[in-house]
Amino acid sequence: MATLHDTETFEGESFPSPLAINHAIAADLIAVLVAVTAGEPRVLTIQDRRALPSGPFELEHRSLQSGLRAWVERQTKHPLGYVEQLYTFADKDRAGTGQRVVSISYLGLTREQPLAPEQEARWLGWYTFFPWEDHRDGPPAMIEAALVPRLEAWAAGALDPGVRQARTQRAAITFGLDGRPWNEELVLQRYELLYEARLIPEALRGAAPEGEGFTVPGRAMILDHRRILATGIARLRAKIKYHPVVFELMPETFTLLQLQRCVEALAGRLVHKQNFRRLIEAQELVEETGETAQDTGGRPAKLFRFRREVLAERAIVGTKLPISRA
Amino acid sequence: MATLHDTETFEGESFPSPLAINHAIAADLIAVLVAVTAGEPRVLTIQDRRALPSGPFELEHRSLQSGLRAWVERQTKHPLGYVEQLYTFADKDRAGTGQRVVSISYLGLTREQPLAPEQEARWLGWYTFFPWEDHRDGPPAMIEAALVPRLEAWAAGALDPGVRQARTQRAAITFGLDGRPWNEELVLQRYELLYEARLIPEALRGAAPEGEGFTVPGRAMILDHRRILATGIARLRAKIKYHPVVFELMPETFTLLQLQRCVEALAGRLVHKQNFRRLIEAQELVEETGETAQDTGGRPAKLFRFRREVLAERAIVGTKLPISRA
DNA sequence: CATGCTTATACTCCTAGTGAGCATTTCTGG
DNA sequence: CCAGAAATGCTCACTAGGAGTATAAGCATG
Repeated sequence: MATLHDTETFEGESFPSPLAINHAIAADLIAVLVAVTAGEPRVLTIQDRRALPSGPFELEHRSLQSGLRAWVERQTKHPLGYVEQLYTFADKDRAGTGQRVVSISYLGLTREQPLAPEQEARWLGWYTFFPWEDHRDGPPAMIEAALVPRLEAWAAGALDPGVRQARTQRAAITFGLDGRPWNEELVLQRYELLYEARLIPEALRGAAPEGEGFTVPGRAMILDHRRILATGIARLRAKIKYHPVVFELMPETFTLLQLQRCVEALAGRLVHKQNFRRLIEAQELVEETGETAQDTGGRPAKLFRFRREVLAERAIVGTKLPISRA
Repeated sequence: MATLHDTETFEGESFPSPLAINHAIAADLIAVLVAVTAGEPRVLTIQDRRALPSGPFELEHRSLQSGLRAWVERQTKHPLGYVEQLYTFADKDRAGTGQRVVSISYLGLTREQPLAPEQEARWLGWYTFFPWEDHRDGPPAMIEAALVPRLEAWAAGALDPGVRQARTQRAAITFGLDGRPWNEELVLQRYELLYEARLIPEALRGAAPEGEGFTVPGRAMILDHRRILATGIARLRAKIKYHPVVFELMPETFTLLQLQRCVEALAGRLVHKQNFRRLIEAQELVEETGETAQDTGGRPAKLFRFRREVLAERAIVGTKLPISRA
C-alpha cells in the first residue's frame, strides 16, 4: 500500500490508519542479562564475548516481555527475576549492511548459574567493556591517563571556538573533571561522548580500516551491542535507587554487607555503610532470618531475607516538585 | 529461515547471529504529542478524537527519533521541542486481527498551533480520556462516586480471599484510598487496574458485545491507544520533576505563575506557590527579561525566559542512595 | 589466653532541602 | 479610597541523608 510520508499536505488521509501496515521490516530481541557474582556485576555474552544474546521475535506469546522471559529461561535455565524493556533501536545502518533491523532490547536480572561447558555463552564482568565506569577504588587511573588527554585533543580539534568549549564542558560534566562530581548514571552519555570522539573501535568501523586511530581501553562488541549494554547499565544504576530490584540479584538470604557490596558493584562506587543500613532498615525492605553468617572474617552478621510483600504494599514514590499533600 | 525458539538445547548455534533476520513484521510509529494551552494539557488526536497520530516507519532517516520528528513537523507544522521514546508495543492481538504489529511510541512536546480546518487532527484535553487524573481541585468526585464502588465490587468478586485482599490493596494504593497519598505518577497502573477490572470499554471489546457491562467515565480510544497515552502522561509527570522539559511547552517568555500553572496542569495537582518559585530560582533555570506582564489581574508579574544554557551546564542528577561524595 | 584484626551494630551531629504559613507590596476595578 | 488579586519576601519547623564516633563480637596467631 502507499505510504504517506512524502505527502506535504496534511488532510484527512494524511495520517494513515493505525491498522495499516506501513513497512515490513525485520525484528529481533536483544537481552542485557545481569547477575552479580562474587561482588562483580556480570553480563551474559555470546560469540566469543563480543555480542549480547539476541533472539527471535516470538509470535506465540501474549507479550514481548513474556516471550523474552520464556526464551531466556528455556535457553539458559536462568530464571529471570525482573525484566524491563530498555529501548528500541532501528537506526539506519546499524547493521552496517543497509538492512533495516529493529531491535527491541530488554534488561533482565538473574542469578548466575553454571553454564554447560559446551555452551557458547559466557558471563563476563561488565567493567571489562567499560573500565572507566568502576569507581569503587576511586576514579580509575585510566581516565586521567588515557581518556582525558584524548578527549582534550578531540575538543581542541574543533575549529569553532564555541564547539571547542561545548566539547570541553561535556567531557568535564560526564566524566566529573575539574572537581565536578562523578555521576554514575551517565554511562550512556560517556560512551556516546567517546564514540563521537572516535575513541571507541566501534566508531571506526567502516570508515577507517580496523586498527587505525587511537582507541581507548575496554573490550569492544559487535554492531551497537556495547551501546545497548551501556543503556542497560545506566537504567539499572538509576533503577536501584527507587525500586527494590537489587534483591533479584541476591541469594535467598544474605548479610547487609553482601547487599551493600552488590549495590556498590552495580553503581560502581562505595556507599557509607552505616547510612546504607539505616536506609534499608527504615524502609523495612528486609527481615531477619534469625541465623547468622559465620564466615565474615569478623563478628558474625545477621542473615536477612527480602520482604517480597513490600512490592505489593508500596507504590514507588520519589518526588522532586514542591507538591502539596493537603 | 528457521527460528530457534523451539530448540530446547543451548549450544553454540542456539543464539542466532544478531545479523540474522528472524521475522518480518509490520512496524509503525505512534506519537503522543502534548501541548499545554490555556492551562490545560492537551494531546493531538485523529479519527474523531479516538486515535493517536500514527505514521510510517521511515527508512530514510538516520534514526527513529529524527524520522519521527521530521514526520510530525512536516505533517502538523508543529516544531517538536522534545522527543523521547516511550515504549514498544507488540502484544499479541493488539490489533484484534491476529496481525502482528510492532508500534514504537514516542512522546513529543510542542506548543499548540492553529490547525487548518480541513485537517482531521484535533487537540483535546487529556483529562477527557482520564477524568480521574485531575486533582487540581481536590480528588474528582467521580472517583468516590463511580470508581470506588465498582473497584470494590471487582475486588469482592474474587473467589480466593488472598486475591480479594490483593485487589483491594492495589486499588487503595493506586487511587490513594483509605487516607493513602495520591501519587500522580501512577497513571498507567490506574488505567491497567481499571482495565483488568473490565471497567474500561477497550477491555470489553471482542469479549462482550459493545455496550455491555458497566464502564467508567472517560473517552475511549481505538485499540490500545489510551494505554499508550497513559504511558506518555506517566512518563511526562515523572520527567518534569528532574529534567527541565516543561519549558518546551511554554511560550518564549512567561510569568512564574504561568509556569506553575503549566506544571500543575501536567501533574494534575497544585503546588505551593512560594516554594515553587524558590525552587525555580534556586536552580537558576530562568532569567528575567526585564519586562512585566500587566494583564495578571493583580500586581504585574515579571516576565522570565528559560536559560537554555542549563541544558549544557548541567547533567541531570537525583540520588536516593547514600552515595559518598568523597 | 592476650592481642590485634575484621566486621557488625548502635548512636550522635550537622546541614540542605522542602513543606507550610504569614506578611507586605503593587497593581486593577469600582 | 477601598476591596480584590497577584506578586514577592521571609520565617519556621521538620526530615532525609551525609559523615563521624563508639562499642560489640567473632577469628587468627603468637
